Amino acid sequence: MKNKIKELRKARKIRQEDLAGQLNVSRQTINAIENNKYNPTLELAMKLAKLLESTVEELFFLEDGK
Amino acid sequence: MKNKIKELRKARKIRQEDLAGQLNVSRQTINAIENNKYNPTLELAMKLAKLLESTVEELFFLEDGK
DNA sequence: CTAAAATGTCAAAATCTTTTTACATTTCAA
DNA sequence: TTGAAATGTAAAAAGATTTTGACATTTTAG
Repeated sequence: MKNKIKELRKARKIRQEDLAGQLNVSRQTINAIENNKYNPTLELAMKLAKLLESTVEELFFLEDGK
Repeated sequence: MKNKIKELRKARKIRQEDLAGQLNVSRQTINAIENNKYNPTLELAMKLAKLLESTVEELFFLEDGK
């Protein structure tokens, strides 16, 4: 499971801390997700996609045939 | 957070047990998600969408402005 | 209607995500 | 190059999801 969060976040010049703030989660959560430490919950993923004006399918993708 | 899993699953005449089997999760997990007991992990949500030939955004939706 | 199949539900345990606090490393502007 | 800001990381605790096993209720086929 990988994602393009860092990419889209930087394109918009937002800090991890600000993203976290807008989503009411901790900065560490954003950081961990960006660095593929674990699978976020669906709600957080959807809010992230919405904030970054993207879709879940575009922002996150399963590797190979999973 | 609501979803259309039961709807799409029935349209395909699949049982909860079979959906669970194909996703390697328990039947109770499928049942609980169908009945909005909690937010699934993103990976499970994406696999569900894929299996039901849908997208996460189409299968799941946040209420109001969340 | 009746039996079997499918679904709903519960509770305890296991597993995983998220928070918090704290510090190390990297990046970037001055 | 130096210092400040941003990011990376770690570990313990809290909170949420998932599993397991068991049983109740609903649905469906015969």
